[in-house]
Amino acid sequence: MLDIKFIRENADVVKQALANRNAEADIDGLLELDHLRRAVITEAEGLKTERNAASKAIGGLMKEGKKDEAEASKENVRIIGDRIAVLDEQVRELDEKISNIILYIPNLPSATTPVGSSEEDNPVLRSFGEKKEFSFEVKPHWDICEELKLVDFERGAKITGSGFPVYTGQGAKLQRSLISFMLDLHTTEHGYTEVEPPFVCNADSMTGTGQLPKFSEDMYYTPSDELYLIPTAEVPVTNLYREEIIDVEKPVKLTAYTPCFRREAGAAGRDTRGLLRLHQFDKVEMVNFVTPEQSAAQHEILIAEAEKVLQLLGLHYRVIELCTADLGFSAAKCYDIELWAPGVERWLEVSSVSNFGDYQARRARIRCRDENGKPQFVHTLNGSGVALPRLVVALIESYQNADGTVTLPEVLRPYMGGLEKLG
RNA sequence: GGAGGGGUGGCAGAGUGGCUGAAUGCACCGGUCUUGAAAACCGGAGAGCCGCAAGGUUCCGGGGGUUCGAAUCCCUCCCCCUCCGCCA
Repeated sequence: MLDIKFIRENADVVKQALANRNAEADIDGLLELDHLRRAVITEAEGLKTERNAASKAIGGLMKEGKKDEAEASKENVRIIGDRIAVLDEQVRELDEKISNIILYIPNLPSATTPVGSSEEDNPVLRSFGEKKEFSFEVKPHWDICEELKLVDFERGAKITGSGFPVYTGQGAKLQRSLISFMLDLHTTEHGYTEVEPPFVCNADSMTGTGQLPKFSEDMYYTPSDELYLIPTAEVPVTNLYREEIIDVEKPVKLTAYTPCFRREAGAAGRDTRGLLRLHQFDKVEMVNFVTPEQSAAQHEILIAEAEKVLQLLGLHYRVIELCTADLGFSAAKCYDIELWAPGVERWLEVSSVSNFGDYQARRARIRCRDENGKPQFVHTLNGSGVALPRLVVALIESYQNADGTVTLPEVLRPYMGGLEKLG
């Protein structure tokens, strides 16, 4: 959430930033409500000052036994109280109206985010490795999955629905191995603490990280308990410290494996084949809490940590930066990592590494102490480290052999019981 | 799910209608003392909102109510603990 004070003082900056994002928001209406709210609060607080003084005086009169005077004053205070009740109700209504606007306003792009009008304008920053040459006709992953019985799409669709694959045999073990490999890397090499959070969250948590109120249609929801299935570990892990003041003198770095659940409401019919777009998938996530001063530098560290996973797996990838038009709702700055998948001949997004500035911290009220001991909002960052299905796609398509087997990268073999090839 | 107990500042823990934003202890910060440190002593120190400021206002799990006035009384929800039941 944006700081209302900042909006008040920099309305034109905010409007321009939102325009760069192709986002709509009624800033003038918001400021009008804000102005009214402050006026009503000022009046209400003035009356409260009066009431508090009068009530205190009544206490004194009662003690002195001046009953009549006390009774007269009571009547007076009651009238003030009625007026206060009306004003307080107005404030409550204004707060709600303001929330209904401000919670729908996305974060402002950082000053270094390139301005663009579509994903076409996302610059490629760098790449690692190169496209492999194959001496045979490469297969898309769905054929490999079927031939090696790594994934059972049909039965997943039967027991749940499309987009819920069943991993089987070596496919299931590969999932588990990749998760362990990535968690081990982040905890032993990158200084992360592993956490295993709940996979469902309440509305306050979803609001804290920015999924609610705007994106409720994208999530699975259990009405009887009013809980949402998490679309990413970012939600429970970031909300660990909701409404807390924490010590971030050193960056707080948490990593978690969780399944992720997404309804993909706006993407029905796209990428229906294979593992490219699923309703449930596994992901290892990294979440950082830092001071405002640290955040830009920490963003670079975080992207490097995510890249390390792919470097160790020997996969060809590129890093792009999202331009203003393609930036996620809560992000101020974001890098995406895309893996080359030779079977489907596409770049696949496997990681999104974002700096949220204080946007999430303000929504979730996560704070730290500044050098003077005063509370200030932390900065939050997170990055996939990385998402599994598309990683599996790129992995098995890249390492497929002419005989139908798939060679496993060295780093995974210990996790696969020494296995060198799938198949 | 049933019965009982409880949720107060970073922590522990007083407080049952007004002088309590909150005693006391611990932890924390500053100072005195000391060669330095410890101890002792003195002092400081919660958060949000409104306000240029002075200052005001709100907050004792959340919400609602009673009252001139609520941490304190009433209702309701949530959470934690103990016991019983069920159970991975």
